[in-house]
Amino acid sequence: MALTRDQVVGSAVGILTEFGLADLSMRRLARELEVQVGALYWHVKNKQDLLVDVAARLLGGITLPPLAATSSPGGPAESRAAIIEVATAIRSALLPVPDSAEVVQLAQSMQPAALLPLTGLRDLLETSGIDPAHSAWAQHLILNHILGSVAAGQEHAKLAALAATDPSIPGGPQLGADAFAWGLGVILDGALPVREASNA
Amino acid sequence: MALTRDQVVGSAVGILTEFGLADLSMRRLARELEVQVGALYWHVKNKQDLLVDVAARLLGGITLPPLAATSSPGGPAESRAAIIEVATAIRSALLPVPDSAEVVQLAQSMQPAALLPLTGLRDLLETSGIDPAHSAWAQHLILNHILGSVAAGQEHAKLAALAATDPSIPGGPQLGADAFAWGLGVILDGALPVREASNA
DNA sequence: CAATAAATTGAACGGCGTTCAGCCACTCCC
DNA sequence: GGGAGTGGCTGAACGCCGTTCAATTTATTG
Repeated sequence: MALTRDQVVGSAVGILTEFGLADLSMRRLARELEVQVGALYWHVKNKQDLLVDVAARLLGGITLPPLAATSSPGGPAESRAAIIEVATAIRSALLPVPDSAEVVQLAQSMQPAALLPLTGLRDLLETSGIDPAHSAWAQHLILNHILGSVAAGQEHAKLAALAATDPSIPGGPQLGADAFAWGLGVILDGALPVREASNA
Repeated sequence: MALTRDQVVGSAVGILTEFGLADLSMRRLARELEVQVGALYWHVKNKQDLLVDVAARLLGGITLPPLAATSSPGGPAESRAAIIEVATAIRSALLPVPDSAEVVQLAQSMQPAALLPLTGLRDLLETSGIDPAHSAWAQHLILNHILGSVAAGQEHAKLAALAATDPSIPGGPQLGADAFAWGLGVILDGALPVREASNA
């Protein structure tokens, strides 16, 4: 049976998940698929092109909140909750895949439109009362926070794995879910319209 | 005359500045210094080790605000201004050097202590009234914003350079200094103690 | 079945980071 | 002066990498 692009992308995601980006080479990928290297280039323009698809698949399982219901379905509080939900879902999707932040960043810089959840995040921001001129800025701010947080968490995990065999290596404090939530809250507090006096 | 580590690092910074990270190979570096590749490994443990020094030199020219004067030299407003100053200085130092954000991120994850201005930023945060438990989180938040902003700006510049010769390529809006300042303000608004009613 | 198109092979090109035995130049001590 | 020791470098190799492409196989269609 002929190889498909989906199989190539799937295998790439598998290698990335199990061994990290350093081990995700075209040759290794070909070996995994029991195929010669050149065959991959029939399905994929080049490695970057492949990585864009990998990033898209990593984020593909994320379901965006409805958002429809005209333009403003609820108060600012609901917008805020929806944004937090999407951002947390993105983080959760990337956290178990080593070097996924790097891959997503590359994809985002090469083909921003290919990463649906990220444009969805921007739409959410735009319907949350933020100054439209700032929604793109806010999207980048949040995305940088997510990717930085994921990368830091994975770096910590890698060092901890090394420290398990080698009883030296300091290994600072974890930057976990609480740090992520705090940062996200800080951003939204500053970026969204003031949401006080909502209690009546 | 014998080669020095400083010369190696300096040449690496030069290649990075002029041609970007993709062209900064050990072989190219050796060519530039009129030396065989192996000679570099006498002065440098490996390439990552070299890049940590490159990052340190990129940030080396940044002068930190005094900060001394006991613990709190002024009101929160002054702390805020000092933080903005340092963050802006870091951004300005990195912006003209292609791929510098990547290099700094690598260095930060490998040897956080080697990047003085970044620890200085954290010190500034700690003396600005922020909850000490959050200062490290805030440092990361700001650093992610700086590096993400720098990377985005350079990506935009690269595309614009390509678009100059090729009259296609859309080339979205610039994410410039105003976006950076806005994001930084958002973070500080949310992270620092409330600073209202300071007008009397 | 023949012709056309899809898919893959096999091999090469030029590059990469890293290692290491051997060699040169220089200093220091007897 | 001569020998030992050493800091610094060369030359060459090892095993990877991404990418290209003519030739070839496999499948599809008329």
